[in-house]
Amino acid sequence: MDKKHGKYLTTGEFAKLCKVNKQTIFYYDQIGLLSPIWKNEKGYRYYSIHQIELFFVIDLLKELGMSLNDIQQYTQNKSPESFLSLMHQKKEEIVKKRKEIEMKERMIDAKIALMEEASHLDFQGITLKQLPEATLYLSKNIENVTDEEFIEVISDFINELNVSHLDSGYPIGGITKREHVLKGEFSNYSFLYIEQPHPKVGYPYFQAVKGDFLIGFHIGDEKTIHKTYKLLFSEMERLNLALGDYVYEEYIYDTVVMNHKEHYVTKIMIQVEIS
Amino acid sequence: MDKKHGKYLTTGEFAKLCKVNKQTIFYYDQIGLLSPIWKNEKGYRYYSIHQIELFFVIDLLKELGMSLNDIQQYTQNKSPESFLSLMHQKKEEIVKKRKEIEMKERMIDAKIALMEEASHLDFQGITLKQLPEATLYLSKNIENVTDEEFIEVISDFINELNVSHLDSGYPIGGITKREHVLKGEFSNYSFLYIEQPHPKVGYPYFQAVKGDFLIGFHIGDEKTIHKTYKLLFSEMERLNLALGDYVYEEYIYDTVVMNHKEHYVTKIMIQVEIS
DNA sequence: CCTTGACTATATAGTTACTATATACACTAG
DNA sequence: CTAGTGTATATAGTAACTATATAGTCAAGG
Repeated sequence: MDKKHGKYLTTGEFAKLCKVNKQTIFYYDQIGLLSPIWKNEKGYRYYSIHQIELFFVIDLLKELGMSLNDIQQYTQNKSPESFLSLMHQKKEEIVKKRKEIEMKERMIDAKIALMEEASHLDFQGITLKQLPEATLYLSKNIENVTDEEFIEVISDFINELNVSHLDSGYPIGGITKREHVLKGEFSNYSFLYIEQPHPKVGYPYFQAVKGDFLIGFHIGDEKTIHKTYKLLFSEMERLNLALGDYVYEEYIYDTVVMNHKEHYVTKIMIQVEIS
Repeated sequence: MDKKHGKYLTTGEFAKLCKVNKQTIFYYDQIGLLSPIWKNEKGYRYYSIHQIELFFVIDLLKELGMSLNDIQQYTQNKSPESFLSLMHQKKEEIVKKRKEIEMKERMIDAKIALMEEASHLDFQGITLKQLPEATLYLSKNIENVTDEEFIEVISDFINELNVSHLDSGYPIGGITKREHVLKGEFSNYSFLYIEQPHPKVGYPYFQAVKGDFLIGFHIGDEKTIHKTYKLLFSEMERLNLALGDYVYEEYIYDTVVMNHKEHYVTKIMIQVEIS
């Protein structure tokens, strides 16, 4: 810039331009990460407007989890070549980061949808509904697995949701087979599942659900869920319904929105056959 | 989950599932942010798999800059209603964050493109080129402004780039008018500009550039740029070219990729008329 | 039954990247 | 010439981990 203009910026001006605390700029000078282009005899710092480019790069690298120390390691020995390879590497990282943010945005959307839906529900009522087709992402079978295997399956499931960006933000539910329900083993899940409102092709373990369901809600600790099942069974009898192949359970209100277990709400969807 | 299964997760297992250090889980319990569902008589912590949902929400809020203290404030008094309004608020924030990430991704792309282009350039050569139409986003005029006004214009310019997501990652250049160049006032910019490879409609200060340019490179401190201008002028004379309306200057290699001013490279594009 | 190794726990200290505070000097406008 | 705003350094504090030291727990193998 021309000399007649304020070619240089003071610490305060530079900080404002960078949208950070003035102390941060002092700190960066102190650790030698970003020092002013010159200091006058009084010790006043003066930055060139071009230095904001360097600040932007530092800010970018910081965003991608690089420590100030590592950033300095780079800036100590910079060159067009090393900068190019750094940018190539960071391109991959920022794509990953963007996908994570996108997933979290979807999670927020799903939570909003779920909460708004839930606010219109009558947890006391029992309803018979024909559910439309829905795609579920299923875990491996967890019927006859040891404790360690069980944990591994869950870990794998959640990991898979993460790396394949399948986590839709919808709650993780459990599927119980007819045979277990008949034995009174409620919530003895054979699979875990997560709903996929926008299914992706090419992933295994998907299953479309469709059919008639008797839907009720259990309020409180899962330990007392048999009481709600009893109610649902008597309703099934009254309506002349036969138990179908699977029962689906989903948390509506859980530890995320309620302080006490007594207020948790579980949605129970019993697949039925109308006779 | 069924009792026969490892219904509860130990701290290590839970930490692994959350992909964080075990110490972090201890810490969250310590500050009362996320405590295990029960502790045995030996003090061993046991987490329910449902608690991972809460961890995910904490992680989300943390990502959006909420302090653990503020998060705790919420979790202390959670309800479906407060959660819903929190999610509505955070939706706005994550959209903003996503746009920031997208902008930074574009910045990386631009830096990669620039560095790769630069690596094929001959900084010694002077070339006459017809440049295609390009859209530039211009700052306000900075010809006759005071120091404070100058800084304000730059701040406004950079701010505008940020809030309107116009920062393409391309370097900020300067435009000098013919009349100033003739007076030997090189780099006495009238405007700052940034190239917009994917121009958005509806923003002011855009100007399309097109025409014949004599392009040369200055290596070193801008203080000695007059020497390069001299060379360029003699080349203009040799080629029978008349000075056009504007001269554009852009940094190719600057403080971001070079340690010393002597290695900075400035691209000088002189608009010319072929006679 | 004992030992080994992998886990669990607490307590405490250290780290990173700020952020705030206290004190003093500098510059500018009225 | 003084008030107000800016600059500087030095130092202490903070948030959110992170590492280390020490000790108790537990299950499997010899």
